[in-house]
Amino acid sequence: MPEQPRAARRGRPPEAGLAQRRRRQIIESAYVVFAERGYEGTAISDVAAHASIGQGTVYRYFTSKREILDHVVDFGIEKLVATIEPQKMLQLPTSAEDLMESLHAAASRIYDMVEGEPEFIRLLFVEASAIDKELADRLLGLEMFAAKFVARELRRGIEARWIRADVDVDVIAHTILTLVLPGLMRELRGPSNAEVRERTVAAVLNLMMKALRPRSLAP
Amino acid sequence: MPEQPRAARRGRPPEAGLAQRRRRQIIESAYVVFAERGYEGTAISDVAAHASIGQGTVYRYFTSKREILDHVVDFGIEKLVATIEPQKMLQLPTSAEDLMESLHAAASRIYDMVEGEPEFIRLLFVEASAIDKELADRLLGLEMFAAKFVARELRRGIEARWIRADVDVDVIAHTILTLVLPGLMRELRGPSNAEVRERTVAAVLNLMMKALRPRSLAP
Amino acid sequence: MPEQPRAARRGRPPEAGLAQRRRRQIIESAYVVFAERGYEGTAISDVAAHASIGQGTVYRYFTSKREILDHVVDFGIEKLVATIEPQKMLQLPTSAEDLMESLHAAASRIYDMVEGEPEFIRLLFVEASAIDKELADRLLGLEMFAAKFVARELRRGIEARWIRADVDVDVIAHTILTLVLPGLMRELRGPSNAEVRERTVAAVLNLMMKALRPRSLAP
Amino acid sequence: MPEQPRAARRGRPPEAGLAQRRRRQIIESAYVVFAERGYEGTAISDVAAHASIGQGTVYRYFTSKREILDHVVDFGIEKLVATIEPQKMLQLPTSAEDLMESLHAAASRIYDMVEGEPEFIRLLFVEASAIDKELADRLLGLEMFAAKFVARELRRGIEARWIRADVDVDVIAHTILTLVLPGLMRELRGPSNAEVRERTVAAVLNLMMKALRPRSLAP
DNA sequence: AATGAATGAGCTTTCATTCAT
DNA sequence: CATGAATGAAAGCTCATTCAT
Repeated sequence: MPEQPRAARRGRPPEAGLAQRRRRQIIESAYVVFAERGYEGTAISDVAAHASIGQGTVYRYFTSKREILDHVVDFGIEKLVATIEPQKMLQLPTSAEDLMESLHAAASRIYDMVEGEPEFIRLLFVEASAIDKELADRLLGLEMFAAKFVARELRRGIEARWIRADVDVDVIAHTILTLVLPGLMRELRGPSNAEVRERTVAAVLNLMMKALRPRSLAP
Repeated sequence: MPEQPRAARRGRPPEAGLAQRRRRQIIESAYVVFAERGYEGTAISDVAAHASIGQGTVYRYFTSKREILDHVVDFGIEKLVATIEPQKMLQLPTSAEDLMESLHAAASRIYDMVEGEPEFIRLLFVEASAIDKELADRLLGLEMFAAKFVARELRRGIEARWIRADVDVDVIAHTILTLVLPGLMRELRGPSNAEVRERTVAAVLNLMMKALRPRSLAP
Repeated sequence: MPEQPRAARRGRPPEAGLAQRRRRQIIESAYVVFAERGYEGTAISDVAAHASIGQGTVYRYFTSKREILDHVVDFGIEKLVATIEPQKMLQLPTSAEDLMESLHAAASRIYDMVEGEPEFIRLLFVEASAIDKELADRLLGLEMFAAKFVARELRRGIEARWIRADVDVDVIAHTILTLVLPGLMRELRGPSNAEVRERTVAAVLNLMMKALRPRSLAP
Repeated sequence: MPEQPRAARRGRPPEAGLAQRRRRQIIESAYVVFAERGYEGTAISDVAAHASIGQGTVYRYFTSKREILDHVVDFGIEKLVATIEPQKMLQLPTSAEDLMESLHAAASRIYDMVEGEPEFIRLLFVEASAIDKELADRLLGLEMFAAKFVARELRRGIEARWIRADVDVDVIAHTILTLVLPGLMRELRGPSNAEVRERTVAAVLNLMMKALRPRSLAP
């Protein structure tokens, strides 16, 4: 059935998807300038200028500056999740080495991203959290989700005997996720150093291996 | 002590330390209201009101709102350092157990403080960091200083053979310091739970022990 | 006089009255939303939405929001005049009773309308007048026109001796027209009360009768 | 007792009454510019400029533009009441002539004021009423209060037999108060005319006399 | 002819900072 | 020294109007 406009469709046809594109355009611009100058330090006019549109236009697509931040955070989370490529982790690890390798790969990808966009973490974890608790909670929620995932792997590892039985999986899952943080922080400070970075990841994962593997499996 | 009238002010200058006291008073008030409402959400008049002084007076002791934040951060760092009571750590540990005990005690003190002033971490690490990089760097500097301290202990431990020789002390020192973070984050979310908290600290330190102790010493 | 189409437009000219109909449609929508939310409180987009047309279309038929108000006022005046049904008054009264009866009937019709559309008076006399003097003057002009009409009747009444000779007809004509006002005002305040309303009209007209009729005719 | 400041009163003494003066100053400026350009047509900066103060200062004394309007209305009502000099009416009338004389005097004073400040009525009754019902109600309340006052006089007149017994005092009280309106309206249109004005008041009051006096007292 | 996307002027309101007293 | 009154720059947001399609 060809597009049969009902009742003499008059006037300029509303370009489908335009709203989606404009929203995206604004969110991306906001992402950039928020990261650069911070949320409070950014005026809507800055966002509009960066997107090369009028300030008024911004308000055609978002009802408030705050709403834009919400979407910027979602955008950031999407980006973060995409970076980690969780689907790559779906091949269940069958040994501590496997698990560590997965984590190593994920950590590397995160480092790569942060290297490319050093303001990313700042915007997402610092800036957004400073605005209000709801946003901070959203990020914590993300961490909790990931921790549950890791905890499940750990439990499987215990059952399969490639992880010590006395490990408090819930606590350690959170801990593992936090282990990249000190490296990330250092990354944020300035030009990163590939060697230091590799050493950091290696040392931390090595430590985890030592701690998690049952003695019987130790070399 | 009679109140020395102005005009023909002879003798001892009135209260050399008054300026210091005023500054302190303002910083403490700012600390409270910044923690409560955030830096951007706080007006200078709020600070002045909390300190029971006029707004103008604030500007006799600080040149800008921003400068006050600097001092609030310093104040917070002092508090944090005092909480950790580093002098208690000066008795050098002579075993992994010793070191872990020290860290356990420090972690407990930090948890206690956060429990008492949950907005503390938020102000120091989130709010302040969001304002500008220089403040974030100051906090990172604190961490680096502490990490150096821990690294030295680790190195001593290796020499004394109660820590494995293949530990990358610089990296692990940072890592150790970060290990309390996930617990702290959870703490910030709501009413803390003594049992969960103890379990977290125990699990993490246990993990460290396992990882750091040479095999020969393991039970 | 045929309408000469520019650019060889042959065949039936497309809807000569369409413009008229569109204008009418817009004015009626504007009348409704202006009455509901006030002139300043109404956006052109509200008018367009109520008329189920695009905002741009509004500007094909009117050059400005202000111009629409002009027409809304005219529309309101028309409605008011139609309500009063002046043609019914063309049967010249031949006694004070006649005149009063006419006025009574007119007053009743006005009350009925206000009861049905309580925002009517507000829009016409309050809202519009607040915008600019020219609009207020237009309403005053209406009143003056009506007053002239009433004055003529009064003069006829004096000649025919059913009205006192010493009545200042010009002044009293205006006065008569204003006499319904206090009732109308009360009507605007809330749910009207048929009994109060009837009493009001009766009292006022009774008073007029007493005042206008020559003593010789008084019972 | 000389001013004994408690506890070393320091700093510039807060000038007593300044707030009152500033508020008054702002209200009077607002009264002028609101009357001139209307409430919606006036920006706070206009009010501030007219009062020769900064915009920010306005907000030290009022929390919103709307609050200013409230006070302007109160100011207008005060002015109106002061104009009518109700205390002059406290000598109870003892005849219809007395009452009419009182009303005549009051009407004259109102006309005088309107002549001096033609925008007065517009601001108070048109502009303010257009903003919201609460303000309109405040004005209606004023009228109701005055009407009660007049009604009481009328009732006394009936008892004293200088007013007909069959007068519906409540209705007529409202009516009397409205009788000046048409004159006022005309007054608003342009340069007033003393002769027309006198004639208007005379005619209306004469009519009232005729209508209210019992036949037995008529000449 | 009709549309709705785009725009920027202009609004109210906040607040860091200055300064007369 | 201390004060709080004064200020104006700057922010978020609205909407009458324009114009490409």
